[in-house]
Amino acid sequence: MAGKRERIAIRRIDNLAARQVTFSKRRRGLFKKAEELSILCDAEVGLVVFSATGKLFNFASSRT
Amino acid sequence: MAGKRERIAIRRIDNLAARQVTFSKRRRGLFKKAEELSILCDAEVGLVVFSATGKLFNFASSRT
DNA sequence: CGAGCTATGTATAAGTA
DNA sequence: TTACTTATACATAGCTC
Repeated sequence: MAGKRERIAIRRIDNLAARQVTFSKRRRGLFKKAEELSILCDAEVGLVVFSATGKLFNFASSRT
Repeated sequence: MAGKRERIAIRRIDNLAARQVTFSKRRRGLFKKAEELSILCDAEVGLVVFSATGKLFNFASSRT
């Protein structure tokens, strides 16, 4: 019923809806990886993302 | 000879050598994902990482 | 430290609802 | 859209050089 994943080319996704869905999914994945890297490797990580519509998302590791 | 991968917990890797190797591998993966997100979704992304030893790595999307 | 290798874990492209 | 499902692409832990 689902799951026919194909490889995709790394270039701007034309379809707006698809692009937004992909943005949400990959953004979460990216932030998760960023946090994992900081924890696993005791590194400091700062990440800032602006969506195409200007919405801000950010992460910063902190050892206070 | 190789490939007996186990799942790992997300907490600081104690062994220094292992931590550094993981840092190198995951850092590359993270930067790759960051670039892909910026391209695929037309987003602006800024990423800065300091290794535990203070080495800097950074990426910034640019539509200039 | 970096460069393969490979088994596995994980992320995610498409579909469905 | 927003969530959930699932097949599959991709990332990567553990080794070996």
